[in-house]
Parts: sequence; C-alpha cells; structure tokens
Amino acid sequence: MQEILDGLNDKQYEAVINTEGPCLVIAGAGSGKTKVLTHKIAYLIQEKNVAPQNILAITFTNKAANEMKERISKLIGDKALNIWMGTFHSICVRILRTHIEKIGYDSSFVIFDASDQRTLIKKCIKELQLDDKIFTERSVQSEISNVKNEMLEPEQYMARSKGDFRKEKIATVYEMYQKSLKDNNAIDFDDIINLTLKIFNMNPDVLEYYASKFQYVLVDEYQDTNKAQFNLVKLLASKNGNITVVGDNDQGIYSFRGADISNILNFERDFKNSKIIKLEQNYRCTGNILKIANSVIKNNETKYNKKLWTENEVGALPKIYSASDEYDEGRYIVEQIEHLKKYENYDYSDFAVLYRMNTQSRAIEDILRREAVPYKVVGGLKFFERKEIKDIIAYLRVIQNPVDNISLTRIINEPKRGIGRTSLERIENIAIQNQTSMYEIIKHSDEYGLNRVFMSSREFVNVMEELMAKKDSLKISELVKLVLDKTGYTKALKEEKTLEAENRIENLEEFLTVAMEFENEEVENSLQSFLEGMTLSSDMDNVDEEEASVTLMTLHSAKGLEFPAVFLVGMEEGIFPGYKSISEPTELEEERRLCYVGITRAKKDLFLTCSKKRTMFGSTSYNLVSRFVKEIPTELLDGAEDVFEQKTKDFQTTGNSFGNSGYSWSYGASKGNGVIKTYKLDDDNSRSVAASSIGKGFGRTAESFLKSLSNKPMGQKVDLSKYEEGVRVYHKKFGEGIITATEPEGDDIKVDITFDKFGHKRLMARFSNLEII
DNA sequence: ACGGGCGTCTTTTTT
DNA sequence: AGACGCCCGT
Repeated sequence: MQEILDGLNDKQYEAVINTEGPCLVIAGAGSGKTKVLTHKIAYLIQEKNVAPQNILAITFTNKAANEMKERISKLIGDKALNIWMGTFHSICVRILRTHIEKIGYDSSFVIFDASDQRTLIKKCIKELQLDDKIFTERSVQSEISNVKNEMLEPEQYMARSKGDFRKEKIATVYEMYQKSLKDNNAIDFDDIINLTLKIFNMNPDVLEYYASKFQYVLVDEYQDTNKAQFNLVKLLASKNGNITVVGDNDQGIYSFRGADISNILNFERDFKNSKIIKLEQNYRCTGNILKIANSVIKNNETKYNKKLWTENEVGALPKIYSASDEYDEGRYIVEQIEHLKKYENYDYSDFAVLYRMNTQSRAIEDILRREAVPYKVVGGLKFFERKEIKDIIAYLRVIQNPVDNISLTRIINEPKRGIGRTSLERIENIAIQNQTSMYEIIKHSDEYGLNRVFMSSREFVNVMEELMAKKDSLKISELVKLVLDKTGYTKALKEEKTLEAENRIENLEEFLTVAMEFENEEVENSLQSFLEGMTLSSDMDNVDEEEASVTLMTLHSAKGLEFPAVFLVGMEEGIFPGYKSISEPTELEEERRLCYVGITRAKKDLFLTCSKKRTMFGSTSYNLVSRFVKEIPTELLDGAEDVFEQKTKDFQTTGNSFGNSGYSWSYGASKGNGVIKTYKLDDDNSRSVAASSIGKGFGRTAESFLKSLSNKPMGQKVDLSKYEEGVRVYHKKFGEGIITATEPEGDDIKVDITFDKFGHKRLMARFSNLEII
C-alpha cells in the first residue's frame, strides 16, 4: 500500500494524491507521465476505495492501455482489469454497441476505415457528377473529417457554407456520404466519437448513467485530443468533476487529424478551479540530448513555459552526418549501430531509426538487409492493406453485415464470376429504387430480370447464405477457411501459378493464424469483435518488443516510446520540415514539436542525418540541411560545422529552383533507370534477416514476416537439386516438415511438404527459404 | 458486356 | 503495390 506513493518525486506525488476536481498535469518528455497515471489509478482504488469499474482512463493506443493495466496490476492485483481503459474509439464503440439503436442505427454496425471511406466518398462525388479533378477524394475526405471534428451535421455545415460554391458542394457530398454510411449499416472513425456524443445529447438518462458511473476520468496525451473528444470528456466528467488530464503542449503532433492543442492550453478556462502541476524533471535523456531538445523547441511560442532539467549524466555529444545520398545515410546508420554494439554492449533492439515519411524506410531497409542487420518496420505498408487481406475481410464483413455494399462490391467479382461494371451498376440502381441492399438484389436477381447475374451469382449466394447461417457457431478460423475454399478464392489464386499469387496464398495462411490467435486469446469470440478489433488496432498495438532487432518507424509512431540510441534521418528542408509546412507558421511549429518528440526519444545516443542528394517518388532533389538542425548550437552537435559549410557550398553551386521552399532544387529522373541504384543485394546475403514476428497477440500484422516475403530478392541462389522426396526441411513459418513430392516448374521446383504442425503445403523452392535439416 | 493489358498516379504524419 | 481509367479483343 505504501509502495504506491513510494519513489515519486514531489511533483509526481502531488499529481497522484490530487484526486478531487480538475487536474492538469503538464508532463515534459520523459518526466514519468505514465508513472503518475498508473500510480494515481492504483491510489484511487487502494487508498480511496474507488471501485475499478468507476474509473475511466483514456489512452492514445490500445497498446498503451494494456501496458498501463499491466503496470497497475503489479501494484494492486487483478482488479485492475475492471477499469474502463482504452482509446477514445474503443471506449466509445463499447458504449455504441449498447445504445446506438436509440439514434436509429443497428447495433450490429461495422466500422469503415479510411480506405472504405475513400471508396464511399468517391462514389458520392461521381453520383453528384462533380468534377473529380477539383473534388478529389482526398481533399473531400479531409474536409468532411474536419467538419465532423467540429461536430457539424451536414445541414449545419451547409448553412455555414452558403455562398461558397466549393463548400456547398462538399456539404452535399457529406450529406450523401452520411446517408450511405447508414444504408451500409456502417460508421466511420469520426462517427464513433460523434454518435456517442449524439446519444448523450439526445438521451440525458444515458449520459446520467455514464457520468455517474465514471467517478474519476483520466485522459492521457491530452494535447492530441480534438474538439469532439474534448466535449465527450467534458460530458463524462460533468457530474463528478474529477478529471485528470496529462499531456505536453510541446508534443502535440496530430493537428492534421483534428487534434487541437488549445484543449490543453485552455484547460484552466474550461474546468474551473483546476490544479496545474508541471513535471519538469526528465529521467530519460542525457544532459546533452535534453539541451538539444530545448534549443529546438524554444523557437515555438508556448503558453506553459516549462524548462525540462535532468540529473542524468551529460553524456556523449549527439552527432550529425551529412550523407552523399540515402544509401550512404543507411550505411552510416549501420556503421554506428555496429560500433555501439561492439564497444558499448548495445543490442540491436536498443536502436530506433525515425523518419518523417514511411517511404524513407525503403533505402535504409535495403542497406540493413544487405548488411544483415535485423530490423522491423512499424506501420507503413500494412498487412491489412494488402489486396488479398482486404478481400477476405470484405467477405467476412458481408457475412456479418449483408447490407455493406462497399464490401460486397469489392468481392462480388473476386474471383471472377462474370459480374462486371455494367451488371454492378444495374444491381445498384435497382437496390436504390427498392430501398434495399445490393446483396438482396443479387440474391433475388431472377425477380428483377437480371438473368445473367442470376446465373453467375448462384454459387456465390449459396455459399454466403450458408456461411451467414453458420457464422456464430463456427470458429473464425473455420469461417475464413470456408470462405477461401468455397468461394473459389484460393483456387483462382492457385490457378494463376505466379509468384505473386503464391505470395498471396501465404499471406492468407498468415491471416488464418491471426484468426486462430484471436480465438485463443479473446474472450469475446464473435465475428463482430474480430472485425472490430482489426479496424481499431493501431500500428503500435502490433509491435513486438521481445525481438532483437532495430526498429524503423515514423516520428509519429514513436510518440511515447524511448530507445537508448536514436537516429533521426532525413533532417532536410523539404523533408523535415516537409515542404508543405514551410510556408505555414502553425504547421511549421507542429513539425518542430515533432522534431522535439524525436529528439527526446533518445536516452543516451542521438544521431541526426541528412543527405546531399535524395531520390524520392521518381525524382532527385538536393536539399539543404533542416532548419531544426541549425537551431542547435554547433558546440552541442558533433560535426555541425562541417555540415553547414558543405551545405552552403552545394547551395551556391547548384542554384535554386524548387518552388516556394526556396532552398533546394530537383530534376525529374524516371523511375528505375538505375541512376541512383548504387547498391545491389548480394546473392549470398539474400537470406532474409528481418526476424519473423508472427507471435502472440491479436491484431499482429506479421509485419517483418511480410517484409521478409515481399522484399525477398528475386532469383536467389538455391541448390535445387537438394530438394527431393523424403528430405526433412525447416520453414520459417511452418516449422519442420518432410518433402513428399517435387515437380519442376520453369527454373524452379514446386515442393510438396507435409509439415509436422501445419499439414500439407505446396511451396516454390526458390522463394520459400527452406533449410535442409 | 466482360475482362485483360497497359499506363498513370500515388505520398506527410493516423485512431 | 494497388487502384483506376482507358482501350480493345472476345
């Protein structure tokens, strides 16, 4: 009991015991923010006798929620599991499932992710015959999302937009989009928050229930909440008034998705008589790293001026390296990693490489792979974004929710059934006329004179009907197997006989293991919660920390994490800060906060890199070193003087013709013409070194596993003669097995293998990384 | 009417 | 790597 308050510094102690009323904790990077939250919750339960189910704690990712629960359990035991803890989205979905019918939705709704959203918006734009050059899905989508974050309904937005042609049109799209969502029995990410608010506003008794229930409300990463989330928090805390928010105005990096830093800046105004506590002692970084972080962030205007300090050692001087191109940048990283590993006893997992854009990982990955450095990539090309995975999910969605026209459209002709564009258009029109779903029309297509559709869709309808009937009695994995089998999906892939198809089949098998893991671990074992878990899981939720590998991710994903050694790469004008933010002061400040977040991830060693020449999206540019680097006093940065000197020289000789950035220039270079391709993969280094991450835990993206598949160099040297009947082999994913048959296929061999645990599989020898044992 | 093939664009950051 | 528009062959 005593230990809950032990080991806290004065400020942390104050933040923990200050349980009653509004409390704002300004928590600088590495100041023990999670500690405060976990100890405060433990204190409430243990000391103040608050029942766990009367506490609501909102975190930024599901992973953070799980970690926090674990840490609280260590303090007070298993009752921590009853705390309402999760992201805004997961908490709200939980509320929506029980109450959404009150506002006219069906409780079996599905959640549309960003790409479903885009498809739907695109359809609306087309339907309204708007010029899709002016109204791009992207711009309309972000406008609609912004409007939703302001909690404006279509009518309200329309009223506000009177006189503005563009906005009026977008309002029409918004209206149609919202109606279509409802017709599809779907809601989007923004609706998750907004509809919860709507329920509260229209049903005072429901609000009363939750506002009474949650005696204590705690919100983490408060600087990244948006208007709607703020309102939600305000409503939930309205009854008891015990609200603790923790955040750092210098780490707000999500304004592009509606996060509003003024939520944290105006806390005192919004919640009367609030207590404000600043945590300014940093326990994470060395003195030098902290100095650098402060020297950058001080260029922003901030309301809560806090000055982070530390008692930690001064530490090594952070370094900057100016590479000749992005591959040289990668090579430098490997060099430094190997050095620290050798002389400072570092492990691969102690390193993180952080970049502004996902695309930047490519070149670095190439070099890491070439140099046999194990790595994993967080986010980027996601498992769930692959075509075959989206297809199987679309099948499952239609089974769960037959009125989901978007998913149905995706799969009706996958595999090819002879239902093309024209048929689909007809089906859709009839569905609209009859106010029903496209699935209904297909099912009864004979009654609507769609004979062709009727003929070609019979098998599909029969299979779907059968699976819909069985969906709750079958295990998810069995359902997946049946879909793939009975719809002919796998069969069609097999008949393609291409490497790509082979790969897709393997990915689907991986999906099957994801489903099995879900069955084993989740209590709520329904198709609905399976689908829900997949759309609400974040990149960070799927990171496996156990592995001894270097972590590559975006600066955004790195929020909340720490590593002994951090590389901030691509420190160039136009990259970081991105060229789009250079002329926009508020965006530039956000970029600077992002830089601050990046720097403060490092505990001991920090490396900044930039490149004189960089090829991206098929063109080469010569960027100047980032202004953020220049904001660091040269004496704090090893190599700073060299870098500035070089950059100036380059600048003078190369001139300037790059739009409004005014700092760099570029010329087009067609893709793949080999101009920059200096490094090739060595044949004997081609074995994949990216460690496989198919492990426990629902929603695992199998990221590195996939990377190892998709990045596998073509035509690797494999002694095919060694594969013959009776030979025992080891496969990374399937484990040990015995070859039962072989068959030549071009310059490769198809091998049939019976695996001890996974049964019979057919693989291509050249690409399956089989080891003979 | 369907579907294969080809060229083009995509790219900040994400619950 | 994928989505999509366009064109042409069946």
